[in-house]
Amino acid sequence: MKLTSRGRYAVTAMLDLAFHSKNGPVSLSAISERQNISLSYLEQLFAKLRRTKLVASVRGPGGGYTLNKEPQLLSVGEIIEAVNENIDATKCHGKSDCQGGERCLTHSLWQNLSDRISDFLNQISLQELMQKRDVKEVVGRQSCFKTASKDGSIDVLQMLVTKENL
Amino acid sequence: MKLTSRGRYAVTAMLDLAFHSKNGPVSLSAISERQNISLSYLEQLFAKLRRTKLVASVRGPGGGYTLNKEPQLLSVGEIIEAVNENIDATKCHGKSDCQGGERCLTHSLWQNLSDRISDFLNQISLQELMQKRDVKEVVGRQSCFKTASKDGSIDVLQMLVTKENL
DNA sequence: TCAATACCCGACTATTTTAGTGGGTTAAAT
DNA sequence: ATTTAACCCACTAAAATAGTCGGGTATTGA
Repeated sequence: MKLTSRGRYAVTAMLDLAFHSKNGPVSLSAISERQNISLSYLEQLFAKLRRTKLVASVRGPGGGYTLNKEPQLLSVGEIIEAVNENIDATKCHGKSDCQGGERCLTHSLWQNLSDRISDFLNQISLQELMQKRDVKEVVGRQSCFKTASKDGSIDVLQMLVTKENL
Repeated sequence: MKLTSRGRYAVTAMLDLAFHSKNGPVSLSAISERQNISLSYLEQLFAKLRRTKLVASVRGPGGGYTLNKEPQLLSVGEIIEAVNENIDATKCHGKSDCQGGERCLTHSLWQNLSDRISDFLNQISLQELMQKRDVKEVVGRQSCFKTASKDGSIDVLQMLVTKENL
C-alpha cells in the first residue's frame, strides 16, 4: 500500500464526486475547478478509476462521471489502490529470491504491517468520511478564506507535498 | 503521512537493529549485508533517525547504532515520519490559502483520514511487530530460499517498488 | 445537421523524490 | 599507528509524480 499525493488527489476527487452527484453526472472540469487539480491529470486518474469500475462515465454534453458504488461500499483503500497501478510481480509472498531466513523474516514482518495498513484503509468508506461533519467546525477554525499566498501548498499532516497549487 | 519504500527501508532496518542489539551496537554495514540495503543509503536514513533521537550512535571500532527507546515505546509511525522529513509549512491546518468552503471541506475530510492513518501507525510498536511469530509459519510457507531470479524485487502487498534488489 | 460538450487516449515534459556513489573527516579501540 | 566505523558532504541516475498537448470519439441540444 503506497500512500502519496496521487492517492490524495484521487480520494479528494472522489469525495467531490460523491458530494455533487445528486443531480446527474459530474464533469471533470467541474472537479478540476473546485478542487484545483489539473484536468488532464484528473483524466488519467479517472481512466484508472473507470477501469477498476469505481466510477462510471457518461459522454457528451451534460455528461461526466458518477460513482459506481454506494459511498458506504466504496473504501478509501480501493480508491488509492486503483490509481496506484501496482503490477506486483515477482514479490516475496508466493515465492522469490530472498536468501536465508534472516532477511525473509524482516520481509515477513513488514508485510504483516503492510497488510494491516491495507485492512485499515479498506475498512474506511467514502460515506464514513463524508459524514465527518465535525469537519464544519474545523472549517470554522481555519482561516481558510482568501489568504491568497500564491504557491501556498495545502497539505495533510505530514504528507509531504511541495509546491502544490491546491 | 507518506508511505513509500523509503519508510519500509527504515522500518526494516530498525527491525534488524532491534533483533541484533542484544550484544552491543549494530553497525550499518551489518544491517546493509543482512537486509541488502546500500550502506550509504542507510547512512542517510540513520542520520535522520539519530536527529529525531530514535537511535543512538557509538563511533569507532565495535561501534554502531542502538535503539534509543524500548521497542514497545517505538512506533512504526514515528520511524516513517522521521525519515520522511516533512517540513510542512504553509499548510491548510492552522491557516492557509484555500478559498471558499467547498475546497476547504474536502481538504478537511482528507486531513481527517490522514490523521486516522497517523494514529493507526503510531499505535503499532516495533515490539508488537517483532512478536508476530506467526511469521515463522509464513517463512515456512514461502519458498524463500535460493530462488535466485536476479533482479527479483521483493515487495509488500501493493506497495509498488520496481527493481529493488531486496 | 452541427457545434458544443466532455470523455478518451497516448505521447511527451518538467520537477521531485528515491536510491545509490564517492570521497573525505572524525572518533575510538586494538 | 592503524583500523574500524560513524559522520558528512556533494553529486548522480533512475524513477515516479504532476502536468501538458493534441488529437480523437461519442452524445446531445439548438
